[in-house]
Amino acid sequence: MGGAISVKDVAARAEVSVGTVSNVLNRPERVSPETRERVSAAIAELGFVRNESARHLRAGSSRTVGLVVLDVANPFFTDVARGVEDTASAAGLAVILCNTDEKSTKEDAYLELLEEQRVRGILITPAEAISDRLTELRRRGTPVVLLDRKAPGRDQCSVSVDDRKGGDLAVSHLISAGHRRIAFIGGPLTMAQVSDRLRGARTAVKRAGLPETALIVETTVGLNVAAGRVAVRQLLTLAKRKAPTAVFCANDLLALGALQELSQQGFRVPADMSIVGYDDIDFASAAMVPLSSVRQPRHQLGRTAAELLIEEADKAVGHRHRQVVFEPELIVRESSTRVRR
Amino acid sequence: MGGAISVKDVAARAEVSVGTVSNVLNRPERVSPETRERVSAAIAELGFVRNESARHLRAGSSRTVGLVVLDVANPFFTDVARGVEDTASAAGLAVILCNTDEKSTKEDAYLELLEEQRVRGILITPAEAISDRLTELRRRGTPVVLLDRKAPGRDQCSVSVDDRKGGDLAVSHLISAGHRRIAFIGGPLTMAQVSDRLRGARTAVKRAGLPETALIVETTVGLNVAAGRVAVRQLLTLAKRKAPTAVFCANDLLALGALQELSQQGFRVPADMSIVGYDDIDFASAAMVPLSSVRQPRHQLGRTAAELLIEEADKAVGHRHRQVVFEPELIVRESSTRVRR
DNA sequence: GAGAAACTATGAATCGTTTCATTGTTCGGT
DNA sequence: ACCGAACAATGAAACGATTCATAGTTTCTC
Repeated sequence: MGGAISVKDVAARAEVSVGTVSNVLNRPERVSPETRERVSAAIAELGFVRNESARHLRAGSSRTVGLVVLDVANPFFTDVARGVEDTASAAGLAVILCNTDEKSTKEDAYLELLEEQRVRGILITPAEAISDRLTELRRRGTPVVLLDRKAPGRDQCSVSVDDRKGGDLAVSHLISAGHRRIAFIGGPLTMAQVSDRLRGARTAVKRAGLPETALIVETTVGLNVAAGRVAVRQLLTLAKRKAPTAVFCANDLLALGALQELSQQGFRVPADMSIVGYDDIDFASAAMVPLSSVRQPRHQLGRTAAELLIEEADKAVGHRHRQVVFEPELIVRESSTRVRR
Repeated sequence: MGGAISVKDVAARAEVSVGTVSNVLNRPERVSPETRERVSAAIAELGFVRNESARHLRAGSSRTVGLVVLDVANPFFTDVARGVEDTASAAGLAVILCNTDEKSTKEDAYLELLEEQRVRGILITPAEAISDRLTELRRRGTPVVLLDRKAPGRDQCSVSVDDRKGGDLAVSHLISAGHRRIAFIGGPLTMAQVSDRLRGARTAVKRAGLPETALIVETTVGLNVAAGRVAVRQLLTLAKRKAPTAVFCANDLLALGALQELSQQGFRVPADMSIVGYDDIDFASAAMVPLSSVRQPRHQLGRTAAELLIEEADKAVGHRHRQVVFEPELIVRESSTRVRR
């Protein structure tokens, strides 16, 4: 990068001042057509490319936003990310996508990096609780919108889906299909999404007048396919009369893992075990047994979150924080259809 | 962002010069323990966070790399991205993930953005041909490593998988299972991955002594699930005696789409139609009918590419460009097992 | 106890761009 | 022919961190 071209070089070549070059770049109408032409030619000939760091340093605000998610390999998040990207790029903003693997240490490192970059704002699905770093960062002035997680108070924007309702929908459906022992697979419970879905499941059990023990909670250490397989292996160690006849998984990756493990061990779905997942990712309908799942408006989640962030970043004063909550929808497929047993 | 804290504020608070603050940050051993302590305290009290743009402007090189892929929603690329991220973050670099949707215009816009950011380097899976912008950008000094695409010459790093071999493996397998009319689904053919896989397929057909017409080429406009469904609908319009008995898809998303469409129209896989996909994404084995697929070392592809990029960026002189080519591996599952017909 | 060596801290210059007060020009109106 | 307005272009200051030559102290050695 020894000979990077700067405005100074362009100015020299076009025989104008650097201020004029900047004007051509930013307010071309203030420059006479003749000069503008000459400067443009110099830019093209030299292959000049603006240095965003310098612009940013002067301007004080950058053209990027940070998107911090739990797992980019989860299609739920890539769909959300596309929504974010659509909105952001329409506003001329770039997105830095960060992956925490549900680990606070990685989250922390990325938040530091994003703050050093002075990003315009951050969209984040926090791993576990909301960290001190996030609180501090917000206090210092970086706009933050919570994604797929409801803000605890009214002083912050968030975009989420009603997870309790979703859990309720899923388990009510299983109960009305005749199931009386239902497993909940998901974890860690420190994640609001997981605990809310579980809470919704409990509500459904209670409403149906079933004992609390009707819900068997199998906590996992992750929200991926591998964790789903492990969880099912655990459940299969239960005595027959205690074993569940259906499982509700906190997301579709877990559900796909559960499905794989069950098939491999010779169990039929839904005959021997019904499954309901969560997110309704595209692969859910294409699974070995098409998965019932609780659908979330993924793309819109991302779009709305980005819109809120941009609004907050643009008018620091006079911005009213909002907590948007979308409604989930149960999609019933073969994995949970009633079977004569 | 009115009251952002700068080194100046820290210096004032700790009653030292700005140079000393900088030394505490970058070469703490040169500062006496006492002063260091005082400065650190001031940093903590004021909540000072370095401004990366300013550092970068002075230093001349940034701490980010760009990763430009065709589709973040494709698990192949998210797995590659994780590989890239692992290596990059170990080297203290952040990754900006950009999504082109296979469109040159989006690719162009992102390349401009990345160059303005003065990224340390770029990893890219080009949409279609290698654009002028990419060539120029490289000429101006930004290191570029081609990802999942072999460099045309020896003057550039690339990491790819032998796609011709992969296509050959897939179709040879189908031929030896008795198929005599095989469809190839994929597109656009301007993409090297697609055309190479097709070329490999042709090689297999020729080697088996079959006529060229044994391969029915169905070009798609994308490499996603929807395109796979459309392609199958096209194929099903063929007269029975011309219709294929197997399809080889240029990636697994197409294959999943094909599988969905076939099932929906009442065809059985593999009895009525065999399928082989490409990439062996995790969902391939969990599909309605477990998919045969050509596996690529996705994670390693990303890791290796990032390593090459870092090497090239670190020693601009004395760097030897390398073209790494991995071997694909055929994984046979139910979707292409031989069936008595 | 003098001088050298080692250690600390300083502050001005620098990176590339934007901004804005200022200067220089042209032109229309009276 | 003069004035003021409108228009063009200028160049220095500013953004925040880093660097480096230099100045100021302390410590060590003979």
